[in-house]
Amino acid sequence: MGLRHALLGILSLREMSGYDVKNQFDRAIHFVWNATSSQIYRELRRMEEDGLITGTLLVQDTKPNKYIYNITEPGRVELDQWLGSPVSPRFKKDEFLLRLFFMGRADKTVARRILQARKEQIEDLLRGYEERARDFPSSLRENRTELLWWQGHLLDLMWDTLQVEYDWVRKLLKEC
Amino acid sequence: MGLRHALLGILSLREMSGYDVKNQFDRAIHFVWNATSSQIYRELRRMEEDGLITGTLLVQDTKPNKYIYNITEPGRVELDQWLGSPVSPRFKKDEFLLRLFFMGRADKTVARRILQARKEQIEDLLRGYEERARDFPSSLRENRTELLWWQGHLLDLMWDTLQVEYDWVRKLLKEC
DNA sequence: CGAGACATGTAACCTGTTACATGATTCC
DNA sequence: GGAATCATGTAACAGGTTACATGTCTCG
Repeated sequence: MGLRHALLGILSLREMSGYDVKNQFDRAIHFVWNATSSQIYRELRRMEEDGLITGTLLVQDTKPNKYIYNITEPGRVELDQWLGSPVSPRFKKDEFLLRLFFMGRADKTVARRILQARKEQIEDLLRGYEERARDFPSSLRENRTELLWWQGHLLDLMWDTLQVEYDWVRKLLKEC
Repeated sequence: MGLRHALLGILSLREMSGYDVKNQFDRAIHFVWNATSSQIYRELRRMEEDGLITGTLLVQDTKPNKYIYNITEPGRVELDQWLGSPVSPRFKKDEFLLRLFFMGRADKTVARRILQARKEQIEDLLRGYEERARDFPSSLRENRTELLWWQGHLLDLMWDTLQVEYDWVRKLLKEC
């Protein structure tokens, strides 16, 4: 249950509407998890049913009303339990690598086009990380320093991993 | 449509039953894609309906009968078209990193336990890659050399990526 | 005789994607 | 007036997981 726990994690920082949650995903968490609005609204309703969160309608006259969710005590318990539970090692699914697995069928111009596209994609992603690293401490101000510590290291790992793939793609582009 | 194209790729190597396909996934492709048996059988039936593959019953007296699938010409066309099509950049979902994102909530013993477990998991995975690299050329003998070339480089990338994560985990274990 | 590989599936459910619908307010 | 942002959703479908069911043959 990845999404549910991601939502608990976000709502443990502060109360939020479904819309706010979606923004948090897009801005801060997107490089480890994300979800569409419809999925988020659906899951929040289920979590309220299950008593992990409570919702209250906030009437606003200047903006549209929102439905604000708060994490409950059972929600916090569930979150902390999940944090300490073993990570089940699911296999990977990577569309790009799957293509390369069978790329021997295609001719070189096709292969080069795919690699080139991936190279540019990685450049975009690296730029995104740079940006994120720049305004990093200000972005989720509610975070306690321990959260920031972990998130900073996480960003380092993502960066290094992408760099490895970037070098690899460039090497292949030269070789083929 | 990741699974469908993975299946086409596998069946382009040689004809196979659903059971054989599952074994190919588990043995050779699992580090870029995988699926459960029920998913595979379901998708193969749909692909036959769509004319991408044809199935014939092979009656065996020594073993249970099997239903053998062959890729069709439209199937090959679909496969080659997919190989050259742009890869849509889906966001990542990584349960381990998601846990770390909120790990600041937990105390150090919990964090260390999670990191330690991941370290051991990576050691397992690295051993798996070593094994795979060892019997690599013999494992999918039907492969043409171009396929082997790509798959070898793929393995290199997976290896390097895991190594980066491994070093990172060990560094964190020292620091926290 | 029992364990394990061979071989194929069904049912129920959960997760994720896409397209669409609605309506307010704010800023140019 | 029109686009962008705020805010919430529904419907339909595709993809993925888990548990279970069924029956064979082979090997020790």
